[in-house]
Amino acid sequence: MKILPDKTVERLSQYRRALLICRAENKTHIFSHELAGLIHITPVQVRRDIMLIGYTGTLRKGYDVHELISLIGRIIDTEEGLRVCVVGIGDLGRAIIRYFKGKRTKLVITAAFDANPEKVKCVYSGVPCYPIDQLETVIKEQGISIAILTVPGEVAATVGQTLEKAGIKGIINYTPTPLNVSENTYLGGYDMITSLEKAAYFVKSNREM
Amino acid sequence: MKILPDKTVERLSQYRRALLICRAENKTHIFSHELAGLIHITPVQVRRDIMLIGYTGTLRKGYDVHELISLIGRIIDTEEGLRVCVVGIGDLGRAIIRYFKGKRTKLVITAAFDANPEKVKCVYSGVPCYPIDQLETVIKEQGISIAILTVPGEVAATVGQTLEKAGIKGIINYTPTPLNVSENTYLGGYDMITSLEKAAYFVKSNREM
DNA sequence: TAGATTGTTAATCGATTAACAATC
DNA sequence: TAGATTGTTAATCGATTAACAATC
Repeated sequence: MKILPDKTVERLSQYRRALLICRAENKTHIFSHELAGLIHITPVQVRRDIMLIGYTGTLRKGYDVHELISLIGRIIDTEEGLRVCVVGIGDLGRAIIRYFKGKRTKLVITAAFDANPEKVKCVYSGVPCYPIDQLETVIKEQGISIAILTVPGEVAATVGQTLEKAGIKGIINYTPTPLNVSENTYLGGYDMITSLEKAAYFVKSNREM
Repeated sequence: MKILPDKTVERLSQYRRALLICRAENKTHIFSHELAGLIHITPVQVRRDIMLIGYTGTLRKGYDVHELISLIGRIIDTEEGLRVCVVGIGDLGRAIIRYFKGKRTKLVITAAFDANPEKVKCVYSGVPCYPIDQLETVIKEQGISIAILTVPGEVAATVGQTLEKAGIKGIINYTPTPLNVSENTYLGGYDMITSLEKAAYFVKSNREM
């Protein structure tokens, strides 16, 4: 399939989450305006996204919840699943591991890394922690393709380089340091200070109006 | 000043961070291509953003680091500063409080909230934790205008409502639940599962190419 | 049938990039 | 001067929204 727009992919993830809840409530069909309402966007946008992934609903009943869930799965997930690691076990790293625990079967955190030898002995929510100098070995051995970066900002750039060298294909960067990755490595994530400063700007502007 | 584009505000925050580092290194002037290089965007984009905020550099020396820092400050920050609270003291909430500690003088976390009575007695990195049913009182007393939401997904919608009622003007939502807020409340934040699934999609598509 | 809904094209809006005059 | 740089307009690209035909 042709590559989907960035924003559409984001919404597909949100659609699926909403649809999974619908399914748990034994809802079999859903209209575009219902799905739109659940995530607070417009029905047209839902229909256009669904058009882009080549699915069609029915005029009377809308979209089949099961079918849509499994189609989105075929688009986002791989059959064998992808493995993920968390680099840097501070509060944030731990939060992510715990939050993710058992959430998605096709996207599993299998390893954590930290420089602190104390932490290396531990297992966090079922995920073993390795010393950071074994990054390359463990990533290759386990076939990990995505890394979540939560190390201190000062070492982020260096670790980013190592991750690419180890064969990582996507990095979610939660550090404040901008990473320099090659063309075909996906780069995501948001820095919290920027998020907050953006909020501050809009709160300020709104107040002045 | 006319309202700035969303993306420009985001970049201003990043420019400032980069410029603060430059200042610490006693750099007094910077060219657009240098600043661009630091955050991996194009020089044109830097110049256009700077044009939008009405600053002008000099042909020979580029932009004055001090001046640019202070101008960005006047745009993003308010003179008296804004107060921020964190709602939900799990690993993530604690990570945010600690990470933020002392980072910005005009944007300070002054209160935390949690439903768990155990946590309510505690102080996290200098931030006192209040019971969640005192949300409205404390927010009004302290004049808090921004909330960072890290509660469990199931209660996010309800807490979101309460926050608006308490007079919060901006919410950074780190829960997976889409919030329904009124027109003039700023809404930001990203869900980690969506971020990761987006990465998964692009890693997958890339691999197939 | 009338009303509600989907699917899709065209129009609009917003953000980035190309191009280039002006200047030191 | 020649080369490097800024500031800015116009063109392009990408995403959202409006409009509407088709259908049950």
